[in-house]
Order: sequence, then structure tokens, then C-alpha cells
Amino acid sequence: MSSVKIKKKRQTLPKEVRKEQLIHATINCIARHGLSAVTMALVTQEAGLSIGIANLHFESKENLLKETLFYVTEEYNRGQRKILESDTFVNTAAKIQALLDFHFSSEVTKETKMAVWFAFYGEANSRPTYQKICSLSDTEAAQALEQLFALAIREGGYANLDAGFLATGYTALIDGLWLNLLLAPKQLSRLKAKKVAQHYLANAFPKHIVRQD
Amino acid sequence: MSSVKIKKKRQTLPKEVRKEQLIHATINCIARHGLSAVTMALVTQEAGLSIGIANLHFESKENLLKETLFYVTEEYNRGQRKILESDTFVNTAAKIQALLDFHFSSEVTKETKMAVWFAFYGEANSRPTYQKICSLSDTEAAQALEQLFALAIREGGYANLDAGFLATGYTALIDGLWLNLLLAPKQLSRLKAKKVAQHYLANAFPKHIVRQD
DNA sequence: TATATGAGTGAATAAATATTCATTCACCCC
DNA sequence: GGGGTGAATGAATATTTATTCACTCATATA
Repeated sequence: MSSVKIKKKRQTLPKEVRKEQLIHATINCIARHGLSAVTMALVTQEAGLSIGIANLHFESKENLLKETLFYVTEEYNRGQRKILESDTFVNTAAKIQALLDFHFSSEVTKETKMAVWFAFYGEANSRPTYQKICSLSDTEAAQALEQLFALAIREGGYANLDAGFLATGYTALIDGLWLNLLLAPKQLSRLKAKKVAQHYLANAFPKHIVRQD
Repeated sequence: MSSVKIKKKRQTLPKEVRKEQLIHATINCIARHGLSAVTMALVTQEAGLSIGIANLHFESKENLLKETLFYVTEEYNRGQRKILESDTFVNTAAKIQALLDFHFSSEVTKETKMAVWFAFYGEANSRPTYQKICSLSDTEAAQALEQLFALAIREGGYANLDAGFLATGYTALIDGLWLNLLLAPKQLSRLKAKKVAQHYLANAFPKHIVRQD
């Protein structure tokens, strides 16, 4: 085996570009090696840069990880918010359906993304910094989801349904399905997971969402 | 502050007792500090023993963590299996209800236990050893749950219901509710979580399970 | 009570890894 | 082309942490 070390020419790029590049490298490292096996050497190597650069741009490893979590969280929230706040859908049913499509889109259910999610969730309980980043966005989203469900309940005249209750259930269901997709993708496909969630919604809002078997 | 170091008398105990003691200390450390911040010093200190003892009984840190995961997993599985395999329930409905009660019992939803769960889940994707321990038990349980649901479907003559489908949904739902209980216990109580799950079952098996509002 | 056994200890060591910073050099401006 | 700026490098250093093992001593047995 001939391992010739090819010396890349050094390149100067704006701080923002480098930071994003390093965040992507961190995401990949977490997905491949797990959060507790991530080292600065691993991340910078994955980015094809030198060992010192992560501290140059992020000051510390702790900070790099924090910003990585924030990046992934924000990306997800932007996507969800865009749907929840949009008023271009023909009706409530279309909006709910769009949300479901988003939750099981290939972008959101990409293995690396989900791996980062759950890596940080696993640590969030004992790390106030992580917990804050996670829960802040969750609360906001839960509220908006509840409003949407409340609207559907009024429209459909569904009796005995509590919007907050349903929102909690739906959120928990998709979290659990994502976890299952991550840990046992062989046993649960993205399509089947989506059907399970759709079934939940169809049960709650039969006039809005149809079961799709 | 007077910090007097009280030297405990050294005690000799059987290997099995010490191992269990160390596993409990590990569980506490994971819950309090997170998996990636667990050190041998922390664990042995938590157990009130000397630094060298963990390697004496477990050979390596890796092994200690593996056995801790196995311990927690087995404890849970024993409880669930006991219900699923029992034939002392008056009917299918009672068995399903017992399962639900178990899943939201204070024993299962204890914060330390759930913290350990999700800490390992977060790493399982990149650690075949963890993944094996987790998925082995999951598969077994899923099968048994599916059988139970299939029985309920036959009994109730519920049309258009797929047992595997429902079992996947129920499992995902309780996983998601647990995660929510762990990360935001202020916003979701154990009781409310249980109601959400009960609602799911009542929807699927109306003749067996009643909604409890 | 004497002796043997092996569990327990913790200082010392080895290994892993975050961080620093003197130096290099790419890029821009004049 | 020359010079200034600051991004990038990576060897060196500091720190953290797993592991070792020579020694101690509790307990069982004769």
C-alpha cells in the first residue's frame, strides 16, 4: 500500500465559511463515531484542515458542539416554521399534510441529522446548555402545532378532542418513529413510519386527513 | 468549612455485590453528568470505593458501560416479559392495560433510568455493541406485543387494523413520551403521558380499552 | 492464634486529547 | 513587486483520564 501524503495548498476563507465547514464535519463525526468519541483531531481531519483551526474559530470544543446543536436545531425549526406560518395553503388539511410530509422528508430523516439529534438528546438531561437549545425550539413549535390542531377541531366539529393533548401525542409519535428509523432502519422504513403517523392524524381528524394504506 | 476526611474501614464483599454496586453508581453518574462525562474516578467515588476497583471487576471502562446498559435493559425486559407471558389476566383487555400501567409506572419512568436509556440510544447508532444490546430485546418485545394486539383485533372484530402497524405506533409513542418526560418533565407529567398513550390504545381497541379523561 | 488468600487501595504511569502559539503563507492593497 | 494583515498550520504543551500494580489488610480456614 503506497500512502502518499498529498499536501493540499493552503486556502484562506472567510470565518463564516470555515465555521460552517467545521460544523458539517462535526455532524459527520457525531454520526459516524458518536458524540463521546468526537475529538478535535477527528473533526478537523474530517474537514481536511489542520488541528488548530477549530479552536481558532470556536474557541473551545464545548463551543463547537454547542453551535453544532444550534445549527441543526435551527435548520429544522426554519423548515417547520415556514409551514406553520405560511398562509398559502388552500385549507387546514393541506397544511397538516404538508407538516407530515416535512417530518418524514428525506431531508429531515437523513441518518446523520437524526444521529446528531439523539446524540444531544441523550446528553441534554445533564447539560443545561443543550437542554436550553432543545427545549426553547420545542416549546415554540408545540404551541404553533396546538393552534393548528385547535383550528382543525373547530372546523371538523370533532367532539371530545383536546388540541394540546393531540399535539403532545403527535410530537411524541414522530420522535419515537425517528428513533426507530435511526436504530432499526431495516425493520422500519421511512414510508411505513410516515403511514403510522398519518394513521394517527387520520384518526383524530377524519374529515381532514385520510388513511393511506 | 472543615472537610475532615473520614476513612471508612475497608470491607470485603463478593464480586457480584461489588459489580452491582458499581453499576448503580454508573447509572447515577450517567444521569447526573451525561455519558460522555463519565469517568472511572467519578463512578468509583460515587460508589464510595477506590479508583482501581472498577478495572478489577470489569477489566475496562468500555466493559463497565456495556454491562450497565445490559443491566438496565434486562431489568426492563424482565418486567415486560412477565406481563406478556403471563396467563393470569382475566382477559386481553386486562393484559393490555397492565402493559400500559407498567410502561408508565414510577419504576420504569424514573429519571435516572430514562437518562441511561437515552444516553445509550444516542450512542447506539455508532456503537455496534450498544446497538446489539438494544435491538435484541426490542425485536423480541415487538413480536410479543404484535401477537397481543392481533388477539385483541380478532376478539373485537376490528376491521382494517394491522397489528404490526399498531405495535410500531404504540412503541414509538411511548418512546417519544418517555423522551418528553425526560427532557421537559415540567411540561409533561407522567399522568398526562399515560393518558396520551391510553387514548391511542382506546382508539385502536374501543371495546377493550376506555379513554380516561 | 497463625497463615493463606485474594479483595481493595491509590500513587504512579501511560495514553488520549484539548489547547496554545510561534511560524508560515495566501491574499489584498498600494 | 513589496508590504501588511490575519487566516492557517502543526509541533509542543497542558490537561485529563484510563489503567496498572506493589502493597495493605479483611476474612476464611486450619
